[in-house]
Amino acid sequence: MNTRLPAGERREQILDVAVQVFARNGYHGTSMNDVADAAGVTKPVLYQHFDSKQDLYLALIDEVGQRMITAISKATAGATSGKMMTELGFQAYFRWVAQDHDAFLLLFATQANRDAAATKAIRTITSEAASAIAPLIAVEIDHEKQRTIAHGLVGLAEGVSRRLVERGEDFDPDELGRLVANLAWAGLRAIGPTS
Amino acid sequence: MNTRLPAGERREQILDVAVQVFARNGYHGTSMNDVADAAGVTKPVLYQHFDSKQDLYLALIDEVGQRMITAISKATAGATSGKMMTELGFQAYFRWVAQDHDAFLLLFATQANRDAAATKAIRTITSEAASAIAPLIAVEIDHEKQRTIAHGLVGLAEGVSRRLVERGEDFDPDELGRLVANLAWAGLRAIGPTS
DNA sequence: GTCGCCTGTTACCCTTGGGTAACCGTTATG
DNA sequence: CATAACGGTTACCCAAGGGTAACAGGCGAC
Repeated sequence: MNTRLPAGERREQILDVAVQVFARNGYHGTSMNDVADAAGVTKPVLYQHFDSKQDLYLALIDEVGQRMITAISKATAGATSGKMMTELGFQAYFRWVAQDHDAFLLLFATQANRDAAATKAIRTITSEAASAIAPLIAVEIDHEKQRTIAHGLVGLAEGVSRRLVERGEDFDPDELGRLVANLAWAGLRAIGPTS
Repeated sequence: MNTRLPAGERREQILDVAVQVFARNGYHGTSMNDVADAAGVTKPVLYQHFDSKQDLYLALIDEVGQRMITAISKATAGATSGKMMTELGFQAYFRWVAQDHDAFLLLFATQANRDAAATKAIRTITSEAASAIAPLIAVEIDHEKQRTIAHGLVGLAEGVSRRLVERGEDFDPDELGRLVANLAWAGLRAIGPTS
């Protein structure tokens, strides 16, 4: 039997546990009872901390997304060149994936979204990531196209990670980051003003 | 009121209509009644053609996925170089996206999957696409890494498309294909045997 | 000590929605 | 015309699951 917890800690614990459960079974595959069981409490306790299932889920996405963005921002803060920034950024991203498979799955594989609000929340995050990438792209290219390409690079990292996470493989995020950054950087240099 | 249709045609019509409905609202956001309404019939008619909701959904994924793979295969069949193949492939892909937003959304955005079977079905498709790409990658790189990169390129195309489709923009798939192919090709040439 | 707050629980409600049984009208065939 | 085959409908069953009302018990404040 679980000891009682003060509200704040209980809330944190629920969030921790919920990431795992949602990541493994998706939004619709996870019932509030599942989350409650995993947390070692009963359903009404969840509703003391979150208004609804969706509210809980959005809180998760937000927290996890912020962790990712923060990790990448910090890593790239000291970069002194575009290429360096690219490399540090990808490395930080893959490090985040390697450390927290569940978080990655929650954001990018558990596409049990399609709940309008959740979809929007995730789009906001990828969009933020794309915004960071866009400035690295040759300035001669028109702005819209820059952003499109930037979203493509987000997808690139996502595709790579999805495969690795699904296979449950261990991988070296720094090496992988260098590899992907090389690809991306060379690619970006190659696309000029005219298609 | 809808006229009666012979079984074969009704089945086709249901599939056509279901792609749209599922693409717009996701798996869990779509009830069998929704599909039936959209098709102008009642629920039991659906069950004359498909065993279950999941069965219908998997049939959709399969059909749509095959259309995509076929389009790309045909387009790249006549390529005489890796670079040409890359370009033709991406162009065919983006043409497919441009022509059939719903199909794209069904496969890649309606992540209302996480139903184990559906997830697997989609993974099969992306995997097939990756298999086609892998051989283009420098042979000196180890095989597993090749496949990982290939999945990354699938994600690249996916990320680009998702943004465009979500924004509801018209775009020129051939021009976009050239742009992305340039990026990818240059990137692939840049990654050598050593990270 | 006792009062009230705070963390929990039990037991329930009620909608949504997948799936089905039973029935009906139309059309083709002899 | 009888009748069988077929496409379709109405009306229902039932489980899953989000959400809640009402109650229980410990711990700090006074």
